[in-house]
Amino acid sequence: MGGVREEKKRQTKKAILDAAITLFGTRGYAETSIEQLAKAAGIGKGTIYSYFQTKSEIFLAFCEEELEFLHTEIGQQADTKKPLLETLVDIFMANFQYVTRNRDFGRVYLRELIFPTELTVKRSKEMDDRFIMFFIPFFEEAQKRGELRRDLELLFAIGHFYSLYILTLSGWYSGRLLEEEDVLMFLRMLFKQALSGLAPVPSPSQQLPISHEN
Amino acid sequence: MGGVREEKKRQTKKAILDAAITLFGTRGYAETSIEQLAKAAGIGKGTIYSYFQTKSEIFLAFCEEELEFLHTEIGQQADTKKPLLETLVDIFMANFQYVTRNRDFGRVYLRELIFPTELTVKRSKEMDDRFIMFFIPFFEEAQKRGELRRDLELLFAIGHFYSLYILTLSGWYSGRLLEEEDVLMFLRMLFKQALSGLAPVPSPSQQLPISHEN
DNA sequence: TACAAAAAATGACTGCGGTCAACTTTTCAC
DNA sequence: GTGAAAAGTTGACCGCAGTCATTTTTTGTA
Repeated sequence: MGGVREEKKRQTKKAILDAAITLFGTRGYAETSIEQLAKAAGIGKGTIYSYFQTKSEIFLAFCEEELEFLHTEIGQQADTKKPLLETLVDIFMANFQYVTRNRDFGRVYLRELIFPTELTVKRSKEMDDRFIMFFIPFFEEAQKRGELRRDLELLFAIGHFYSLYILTLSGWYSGRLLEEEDVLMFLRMLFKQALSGLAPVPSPSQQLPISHEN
Repeated sequence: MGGVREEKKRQTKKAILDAAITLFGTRGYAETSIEQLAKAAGIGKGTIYSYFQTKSEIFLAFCEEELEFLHTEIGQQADTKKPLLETLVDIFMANFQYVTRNRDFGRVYLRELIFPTELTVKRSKEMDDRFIMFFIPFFEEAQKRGELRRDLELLFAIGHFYSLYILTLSGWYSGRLLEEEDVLMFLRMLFKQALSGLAPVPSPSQQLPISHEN
C-alpha cells in the first residue's frame, strides 16, 4: 500500500503542532526548546527539522491555527452593514487584543510576519494575504454605500488601514501606548485621519468628478 | 585623579563600536559573533556585556551612527520649500535605499526598531523619535503653505506617513515589491491617498469649518 | 518472501549568545 | 603610602537552534 507513509507524516506534523500548542501556550516561545517539542511529540529532535525549517516557522504554523479560529469568530460577529470606521476599529482591536495577549508571542509573530526572512516569507505572506482578504467584503460594502471613494484600488485602501494598525502595534511595543484605551483612541484617530485625508479639503472648484457621489 | 576610569570606558566603548562597524560591515550581522567583536576590540567576551546588553543593541548603536550621518546629509539636500509630497517621497526613498542596502541588516534593524524588546526599547525609541523629529520642519512649512490641514496634530500626521513607509518596507521584505521602482510607486501612491483621504470628498454643505482655508 | 533503493528518523555535535564566579584594577579615606 | 571596598574584566561554562553522518523504516520489484 502507498498511502501509509503520507499518513504517518501527517500524524507526525500534527503531533509537532499539538506539542507546540501545548508548550508554547503554557511555557512561552523562548522558554520552549526544540528538544522539548520533540520529546512532547514523541520524536527525535532532528525529525522536527524535516517538517519545519526553523523554530519561528513552527510558531507561525501555531499562530496560523489560532488566528484562523479568531477570524471565523470575528467574521461571524462583524456586520458588513455597519459604518466602515467602527467595523475596522472593532476588527483591528480584536486582533490587537489577541496578538498582544502575550507580549512575547506577539513580538515574535509580528517580526516574522512583517519582516520575514527568506525561510518564512512564504508562510508569512500567506497569513498576511488571508488577513487582507478578510477585509474585502467590508470594504466593498463601504464603497457601495459611498463611505469610500470609488476610484480606489481596494487592496491599497485595505493596506492603508493595515499600515496604521501596524504603527499602532509598534506604539504598543515601544511603550508609547500603554493602555488598551490609548491603543483604541490612537487607532480611531489615525483611521479618521485616513478617511478624511491629511490635505485640506479642496475648494469645490478643485473637486474631482469622482467626488460627486449620490 | 578621577577621570581615568571614565576615559577608559569611553575608549573601550569606542573600540567595540569600531569593531562592530568593521565586522558587521564586512562579514554581516549573523556572521559576526560576539567573540569576534571582542577579539577585534582587544577585550574579553564578557566585557562586551558590561557595555551592551545584547548583540542587537550593539547593532542598533552601529545603525545609530550610520543613520545620523545619513540624516544630516539628507537634511542638507532637502528643501522645506518644496511640495510636501515630493519631499517626503525623496526622504523616505533615501532611507529605504539605505536601510535595505543590505537585506539582512535592514531586517534586523527594522525588527528591533519597530517591535523592540524590553532590552532595546529605550534605544530604539530614541532612534525613532529622532527620525520623527527630523520631519517636523517640513510638515510645519507644508502646514503654513496650506498643503496640510491646520487642525492636525503634526506628530500624528508624521506618524501617518511613517506608517505607510513601514508598510512599504514590509512589502519589500515579503517580496511583494521587488524593484526599487515598485517601491517608489507604491509609496507615492499611498502618500497621495493619505493626503487626499480615502473617503469621498464631502459635498460643500458637509464641509467642516476647518476646510475654509484662505 | 527477499532485497536493494529511497525516504525518514535520529541524536551526537557545532557554534553561538549570554551568564557568572573568580580575578584584576582603580579609587579613596586615613 | 596602605588597605579595603568598589568598579571593571575575564573566559570557562550553560542551554539552545540548527546540522549531518549514520541508522531505521518503507517501498517497489522480482
